[in-house]
Amino acid sequence: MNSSDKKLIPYSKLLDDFKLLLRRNGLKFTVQREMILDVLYNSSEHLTPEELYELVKEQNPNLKTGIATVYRTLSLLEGERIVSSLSFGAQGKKYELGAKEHHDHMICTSCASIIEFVDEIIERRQQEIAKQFGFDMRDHSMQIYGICKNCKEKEK
Amino acid sequence: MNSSDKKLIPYSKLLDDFKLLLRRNGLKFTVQREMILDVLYNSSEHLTPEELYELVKEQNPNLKTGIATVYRTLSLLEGERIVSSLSFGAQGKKYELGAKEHHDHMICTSCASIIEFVDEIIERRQQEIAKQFGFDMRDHSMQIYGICKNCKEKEK
DNA sequence: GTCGCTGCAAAGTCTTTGCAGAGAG
DNA sequence: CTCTCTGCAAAGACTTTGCAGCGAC
Repeated sequence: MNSSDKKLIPYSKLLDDFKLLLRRNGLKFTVQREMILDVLYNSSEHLTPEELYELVKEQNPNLKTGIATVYRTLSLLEGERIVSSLSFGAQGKKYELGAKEHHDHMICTSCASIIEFVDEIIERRQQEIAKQFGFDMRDHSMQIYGICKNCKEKEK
Repeated sequence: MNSSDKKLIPYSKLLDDFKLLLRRNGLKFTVQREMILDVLYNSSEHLTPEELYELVKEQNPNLKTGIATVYRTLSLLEGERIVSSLSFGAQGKKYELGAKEHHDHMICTSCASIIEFVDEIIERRQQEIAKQFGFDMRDHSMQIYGICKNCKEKEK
């Protein structure tokens, strides 16, 4: 599993942050919410709500879980910037924990696979452009859309 | 309308290419297909299928047009690389002609103003990165979020 | 004339919502 | 106890598909 090489914070810290956030907003800490956070933390992939739902059920077969709760929790987490979402090709979104190192995305519009990358030249250039416009850059996102190697080969 | 300053090829050329392509594939050139291409050509925006459908109806109220045809035509055009699609936030896709100049966005989170820009260094670098991964880049989008010059000055 | 195209409506997907009971605080 | 959450099923939003008639070639 190569999921651990992207972790910036330990799970316990993430969990504490989440609990604090819930308390501050008069929301409740439930098993379902913990499971969803857990699965997100332990996955190196970008997950669709459906995939996340399956993983949660798999990891805890005793707990009844509805997909509606997954959607509701993702919505909550995204609003709090704990996860971020990407839209890809056909339909739907994929989610990932925001607590990872910054990276950009290359998205295959054919198979919806996602390649993460960071490029220093681009990162630096963005800063320069922002500066040029007197713009105070706080964040950015970049997606490259196209056809990945695998799909290109399949097409032939 | 500032849509015209982005055109890379004249409409007549685009239309001829489209007709040729149809003929080559044993497909037919219909009024609906022409209308859709026309609206796409004359819009500087990324359009949702729904928006495109509305514009087509508006521009040609006499012609009966179904949204299914819009979807089918977009699918065809995308398959032939004449239009490209982008998935945005919420849901659904937006389409635009591939024959336009590309630009990125700098978005002020304070006043929501948008600055468009193109940077050759970044554009080139993206191509290189895609190539590195054996990825066939079709499109990309980049957003820089932050505080624009005006808002920064106001804050003081 | 043939065979692809179109509009319509029905059927699919994916996501959200209403509700009554369960459970966290 | 109170008030939020949850699962379920129903409702929505967005796309695709089947079909019979229409129209490009």
